[in-house]
Amino acid sequence: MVEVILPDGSKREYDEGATALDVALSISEGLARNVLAAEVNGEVVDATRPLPATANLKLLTWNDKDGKSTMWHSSAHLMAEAIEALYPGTKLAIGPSIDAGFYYDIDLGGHKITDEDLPAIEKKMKELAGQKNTFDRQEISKADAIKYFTEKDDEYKLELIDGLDDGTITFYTQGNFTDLCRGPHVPHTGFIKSIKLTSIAGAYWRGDENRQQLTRIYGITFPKNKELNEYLEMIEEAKKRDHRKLGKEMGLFTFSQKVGQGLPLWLPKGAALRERLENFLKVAQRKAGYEPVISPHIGHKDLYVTSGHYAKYGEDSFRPIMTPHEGEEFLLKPMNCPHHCEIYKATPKSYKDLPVRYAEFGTVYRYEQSGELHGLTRVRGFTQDDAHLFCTPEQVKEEFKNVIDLVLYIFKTLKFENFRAQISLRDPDNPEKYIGSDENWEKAERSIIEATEEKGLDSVIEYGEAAFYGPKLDFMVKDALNREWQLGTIQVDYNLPERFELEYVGADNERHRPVMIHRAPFGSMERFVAVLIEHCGGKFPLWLTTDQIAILPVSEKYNDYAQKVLNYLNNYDIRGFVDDRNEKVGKKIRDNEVDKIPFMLIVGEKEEDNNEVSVRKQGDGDLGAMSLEKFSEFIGQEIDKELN
RNA sequence: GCCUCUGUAGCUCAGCUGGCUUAGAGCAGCUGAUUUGUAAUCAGCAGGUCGUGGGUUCGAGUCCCUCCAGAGGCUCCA
Repeated sequence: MVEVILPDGSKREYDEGATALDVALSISEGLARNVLAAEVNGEVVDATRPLPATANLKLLTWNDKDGKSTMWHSSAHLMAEAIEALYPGTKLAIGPSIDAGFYYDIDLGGHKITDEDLPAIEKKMKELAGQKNTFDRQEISKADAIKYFTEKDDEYKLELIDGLDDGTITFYTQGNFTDLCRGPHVPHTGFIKSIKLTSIAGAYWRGDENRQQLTRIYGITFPKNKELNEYLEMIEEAKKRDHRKLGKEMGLFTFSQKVGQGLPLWLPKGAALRERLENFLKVAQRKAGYEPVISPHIGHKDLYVTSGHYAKYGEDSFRPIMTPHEGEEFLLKPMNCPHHCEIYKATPKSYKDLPVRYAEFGTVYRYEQSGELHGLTRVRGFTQDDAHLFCTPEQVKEEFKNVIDLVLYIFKTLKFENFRAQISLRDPDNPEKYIGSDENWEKAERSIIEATEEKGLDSVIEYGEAAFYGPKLDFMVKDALNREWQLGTIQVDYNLPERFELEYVGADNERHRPVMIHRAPFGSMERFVAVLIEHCGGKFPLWLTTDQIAILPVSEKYNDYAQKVLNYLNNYDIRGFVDDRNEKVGKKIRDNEVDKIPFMLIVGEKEEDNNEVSVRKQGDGDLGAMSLEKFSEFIGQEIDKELN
């Protein structure tokens, strides 16, 4: 007998050899049709596997994350089967499910494949799906597995098998296609109803750019066509929020081939927006005890030799700038911290001075591979909202916590609710990748973990993601297309104080080494603005947006009154302009609506006579007439709401 | 950097398999008319050596190659 315990705690008994699918069938036929996989005692397995004597069972459907990934993994196999049928001799590497869909990395030999070939593969997949072939699991010995793929002459699978232990290897077969696979899979290919192959890309075998480049085909599948259509619509919607598109439309920034790729040019409206963001942070930093400093855009090569960056990144940086006669080498600054270390050293420090907090919106230049550049999120010249805190080892945790507060304050004000905090620690298996003593690393890692815990911040720990000089805490936010970007970052550094021989005199009258904390709540202004644009779809908060109001005289007879209204509101720090174009009101409304102006104030005879404005709010339409006093009070309240 | 794709006026796009025109349209711009009441008033004008450089051809925006830039990935990210 098999005892099955369902998630609601109810118990059921089945005959020996019963499967999850049998359980589903005993509940309802409809459920059985939707079961993609099963979670048995915490492990995701095929719904067609016999259950153990006691099974805590959860039936997985499309509504479960693991159900979806099982479906997509099976889809990858289905695609592989189609490709093998269409392109005999294709070698297969790996084909996993991903966040949204799946891919398979393949080696087509000399054959080339393009977007135009995808419909044919889709068609073949649909044909094979229609055959409702079951996915059959087979345990196989390592020797037999090697034999099978040696005959197929597939060196990729052989390399994968090489890393597996005998006795743990399984094959899955559907139709005429067999693949090395851990599973699980959906019961049969007929579960895959709606198929879309989305793109082709190059991908290196095992992610190593020195190895074979494979062809990666991405796709996504759904149990119903309706869901595929919804997905495609969602992608279309997301594209409308893309900061590259909105940035161009709204006149925020641009790129020029002449200036150079990856070097953004901020247009007046974008610059105004950015300046407001910077001022917002400057105010918060002043309150938090930061002192502004300023450093130049280049620095002597020796500065970076001392910091260690030259040894690590020198080859992958912009080439040095030479003085014409002396041949001295200067580098475009790739980071601000070495300069700030020298600022620290400018005067002797006592423990009573610490912590010192140097802040600078510092523009840095990094050579990024051309294929990596992306709108404002990945550029070659960008401005960090940088600051470096120098403190005693005892102060690290407290300072770290204060920085977390600052980051959270910014995220809250800008309504970034869906962020992820990631603690990046050393890779314990590759200690040689890092500089600095074990003891310091341990101290730093402990401080970060404790500070994060004490702030009650929900975070994940990633090993091997630390910077080479210290562990860090990053705040990650997703863009419109669900790609994740790092915004805020806080990093502990025991290394630079050592290299720059930074000191302070302690209460014991001895010299001590301070600890340094690098931090940037926005990360970079460029990336932050990009993510902000996508986050709010170009409709910036009132306090931040460049033009809060547009005043629309109904005819040029009222231009003077409109100007009066603008002057009045300017006195209350309300920003905007008079739309005195020779156009009808309807046209002006439409244009300003398209430009995402939060408030339009329509003025004509009635308004002028009563010293009023007719208010139209973006998205909400006509709010009726208000006196000037009332409107300025109203908009002031709206702004206060946003900032508190 | 690598793989695949893309590149026509400021913007969005037409231009079929190379040949009738001096490469078209809408929006934006300029000029004029209109003096306008809650999402597009009308008319006219101007604007492009079709990303760049080569090649094939009697003839190329259209075919081929180089380079540049952009997109989606891979790798990387102090």
